[in-house]
Amino acid sequence: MGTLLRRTHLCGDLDEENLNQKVTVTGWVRKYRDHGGVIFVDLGDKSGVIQLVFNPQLHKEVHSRARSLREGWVIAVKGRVTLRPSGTVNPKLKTGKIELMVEKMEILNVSRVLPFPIENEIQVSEEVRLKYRYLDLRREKMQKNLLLRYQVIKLIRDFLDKKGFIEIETPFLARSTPEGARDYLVPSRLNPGEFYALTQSPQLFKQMLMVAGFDRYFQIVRCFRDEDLRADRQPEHTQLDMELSFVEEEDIYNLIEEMFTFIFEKIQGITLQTPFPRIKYEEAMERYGSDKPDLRFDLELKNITHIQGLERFKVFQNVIKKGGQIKGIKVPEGVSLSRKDLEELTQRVTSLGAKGLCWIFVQKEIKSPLNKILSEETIKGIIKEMGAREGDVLFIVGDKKEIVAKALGNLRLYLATKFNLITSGYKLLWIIDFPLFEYDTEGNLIPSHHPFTSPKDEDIPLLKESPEKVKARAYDLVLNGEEIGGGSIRIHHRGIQEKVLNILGIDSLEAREKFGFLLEALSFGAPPHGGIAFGLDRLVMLLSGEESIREVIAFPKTQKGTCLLTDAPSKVTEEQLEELHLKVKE
RNA sequence: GGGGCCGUAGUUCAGUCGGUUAGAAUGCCUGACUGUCGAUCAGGAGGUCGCGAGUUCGAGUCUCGUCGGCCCCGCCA
Repeated sequence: MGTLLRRTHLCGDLDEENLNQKVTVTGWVRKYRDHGGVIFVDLGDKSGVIQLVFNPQLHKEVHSRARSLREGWVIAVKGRVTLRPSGTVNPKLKTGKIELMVEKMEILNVSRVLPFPIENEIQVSEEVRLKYRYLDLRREKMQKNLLLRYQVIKLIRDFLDKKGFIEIETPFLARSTPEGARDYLVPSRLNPGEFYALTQSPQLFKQMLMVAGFDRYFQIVRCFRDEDLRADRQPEHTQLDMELSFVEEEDIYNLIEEMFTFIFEKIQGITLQTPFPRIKYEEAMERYGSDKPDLRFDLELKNITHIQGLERFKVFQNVIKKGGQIKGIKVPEGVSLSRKDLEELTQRVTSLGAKGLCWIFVQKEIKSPLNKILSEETIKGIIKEMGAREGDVLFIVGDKKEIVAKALGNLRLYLATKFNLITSGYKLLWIIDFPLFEYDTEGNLIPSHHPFTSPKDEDIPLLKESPEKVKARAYDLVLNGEEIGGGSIRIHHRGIQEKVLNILGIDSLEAREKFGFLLEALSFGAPPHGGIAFGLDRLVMLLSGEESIREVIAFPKTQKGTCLLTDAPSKVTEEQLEELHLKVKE
């Protein structure tokens, strides 16, 4: 069945220039208002909304058919564009000065009653939205988010193309490597008992491309990790992956700063200040309690461990003895905090591993649980060290360095939100000088970034005796407190790569088995190279002002990794399992 | 693996100390209405209180289990 009426315009594109023209538009009935005589229909497509008028005196037949229209129906209408009568202009609509007097109508499809209205501000659970994602995506807001996503990707491609990069696809079905996140495994029908892993990132492939001499590679690529989900983490996420040969850190910083300046200029009309600030990992942890600090507000952490008299508090005494830290954070004008607030804050830090939270209300009569324990002089010392004034509140945590950072870093973010301290705008910065290794919970040495990251030249002699002191040639890009990218200069000498794998407890035999192809490639004249990868979902989320990456992904997964629209994952048939040489354990 | 919040009409929610026939708003249906745009007015329909078990004379309400959604910790080279 062909469509009789062919579209000539998009609904939202019509304006006064089209006055008196006969036009045909198509779209969905967004709103239906029947006044007994005249009927108004708001017809919408991806471009916007136009008001249709069905007048029984002018076009009786089409008016009577219009009476059956309902929200969500799909129609094509032909009519004349007219000015709205004076006093009936709708300033809320882009097309609010005009309307379409309908002469012909074709009903292209009907619709069941919609589970929620197709509007920007809807009050509906995410569960329902995801179940009917195709309706959710019909909303202007979601259309805008996905359009923005496309525009960002397009800008990236344009920019990198001009800079001499080419986009090369790498396999999704790859070898499972031991390090890192859990793999999604894919059974191999042709190789019984063997599995592919969906790539967590094209890391090794892109290094191979550098060995191959492509020099400047990028890819907009899906990456898979079988780990638990968060508001900013999905099991499949999209990455802008890049790698360059014959470069050092400065080359990467310059290129990326230029790229972001370009993107922000085009998307937001903002000129970013370059170079972006660079903060050493150590310093970020010290000042913000985070390796991805949000610099849109201050609230810095201050170390007060050295203040005389703190040891009179047993808890602090213990902390000092064990080489821990006592640090504080100052909330300007915080004295309005209630007992209930304090309880909530305490609960926050204890859930992060701290044993407790102390506070000092700086006012005429100082209010603090430390009043009875510490001397007046010590408390004054703290207030002075923190630079607090009357009306401020200080929060203090004493514990192991990592716990203090985590507790106060979290408090910092929470308090900034609570006291509305977060300014609008975009704060980009580099975090540099990461340690090459760290210890996991079982005390094993693991790479902070990944095992192919190059140590700093001057630290190479330290690799053997004190690997924990070795700094990496790695860098992260942070935007408004969100890690949006990270990368490193890679190891391009086989010997050093073997040494690093060794330190990680992967002996030569195992290294050769699992990473033999990499080691071999490095031994065939691998050029010095490095790169970076960006979380595209997070970037677009921040650019669109959303608080979850699910708002910028067309078909996201729930927190349990399921798709409410298609009901994936699902059981498969015995035959399928049989063919794959698999048996499901009950 | 753990902590927190939540699940009642299509949707968003209320539901007192465990007590009669589970309510509201909105949406939906029918009718009226010629300038609305959150249309208005009148009438009406609509419920597996997520599911299962238990306590009780009696459970939306209490207990246990289970399923599902969201936030967080762990995890995320």
